[in-house]
Amino acid sequence: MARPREFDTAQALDAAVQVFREHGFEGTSAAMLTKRMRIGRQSLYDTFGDKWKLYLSAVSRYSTLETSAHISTLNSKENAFEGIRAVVERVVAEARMPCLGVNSICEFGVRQTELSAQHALAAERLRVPFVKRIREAQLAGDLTSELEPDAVVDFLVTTFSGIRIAARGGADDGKLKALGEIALRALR
Amino acid sequence: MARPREFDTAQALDAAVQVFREHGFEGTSAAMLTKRMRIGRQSLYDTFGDKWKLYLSAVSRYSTLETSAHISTLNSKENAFEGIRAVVERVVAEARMPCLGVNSICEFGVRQTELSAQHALAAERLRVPFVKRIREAQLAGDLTSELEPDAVVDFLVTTFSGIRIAARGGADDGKLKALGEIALRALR
DNA sequence: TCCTTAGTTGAATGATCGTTCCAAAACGGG
DNA sequence: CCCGTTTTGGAACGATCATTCAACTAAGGA
Repeated sequence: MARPREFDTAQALDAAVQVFREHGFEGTSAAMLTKRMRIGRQSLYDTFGDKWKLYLSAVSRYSTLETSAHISTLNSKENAFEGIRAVVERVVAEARMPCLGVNSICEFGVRQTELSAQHALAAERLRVPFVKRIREAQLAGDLTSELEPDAVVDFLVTTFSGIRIAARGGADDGKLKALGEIALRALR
Repeated sequence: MARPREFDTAQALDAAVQVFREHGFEGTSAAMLTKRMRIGRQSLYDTFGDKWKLYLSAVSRYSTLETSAHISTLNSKENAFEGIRAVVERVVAEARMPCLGVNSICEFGVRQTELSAQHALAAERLRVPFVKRIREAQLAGDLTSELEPDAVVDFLVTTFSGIRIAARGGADDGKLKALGEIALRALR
């Protein structure tokens, strides 16, 4: 068996994620993709099917990684509230890079079933550990007990979207930090 | 002077706004526009220049109308806090229709100067009356005085974006209402 | 009725798009 | 060195894109 240089599929997919984050699906051409992925045009089609399938793969990869990052940040602190704060701070810190989740929702709404399914999946995966830590923080008295944990998750996720839009619109870091703080304040 | 049926420019522009709200700039074709605007292709180019200029006109018109609607809702109540709540409720009620402001920011970020300029303009036009009413509500004790009015405006606008994204992603009305309430609660 | 003006529409332009076919190139194991 | 596998890139296809030209229709005022 002969094996010339095989390219790293995951690495190529990561590059595709970057392009889609920046330019969306419609704004991205096959040429832009092959250039950034550093693979030939034919390899792209052989490996990922077509542009739409590649987009779905990119969204899937992105939301898997992003969700995992959220969860591990959430659990990175002993104290539950501090874990939640750390997630907020992470979102603020990374807000300058466009979010593929927000972008894909903006671009397609609920028109593409496969896309919506992925969003729902990621949301659910996020919800479970978040609810857990929110309850914890409520018991510790760091979060108000007036709010349902589920509602708190929804509010946090919504705030994340808002912060990301603000960042994409050019808001400076100070403003983004302030937004995160007010959001946390809302839950006390 | 002879005058055959002239079409209503503002009405046509409103139709264009609708299409762009739903499909974005890249996702909208000239054919989609002429169909919904109910005008001939050539009339489109004669009247609005080209697709990009039409898009800018649409964004401009949308943000002017939307800003005005926000302001008049804000001032529709005697009580300042009730005015602010009314704005939140209006955003929630209309969130099912995509927001052209959010969409254009998502699609272009800060790459298009003319677009960013329009966003900045609308934001400033909104800020002034909002700050006024926020101060009023703070003096009345309905809003916390711990927060800078400017920060409160930023937070509200950010929350609006978040709610609109949530709605575009398929969140039901109950969830959207809850999000609005938590946001208001944050400011007490 | 005829002219002027406004709007429409078919045809064409040139660009770019996604995608496929295919031949050549690159490369590692025998 | 050659074989087999993987990747590449030119060429081409058909579709669609934004946009323009020019001939057409429609309608109100003279």
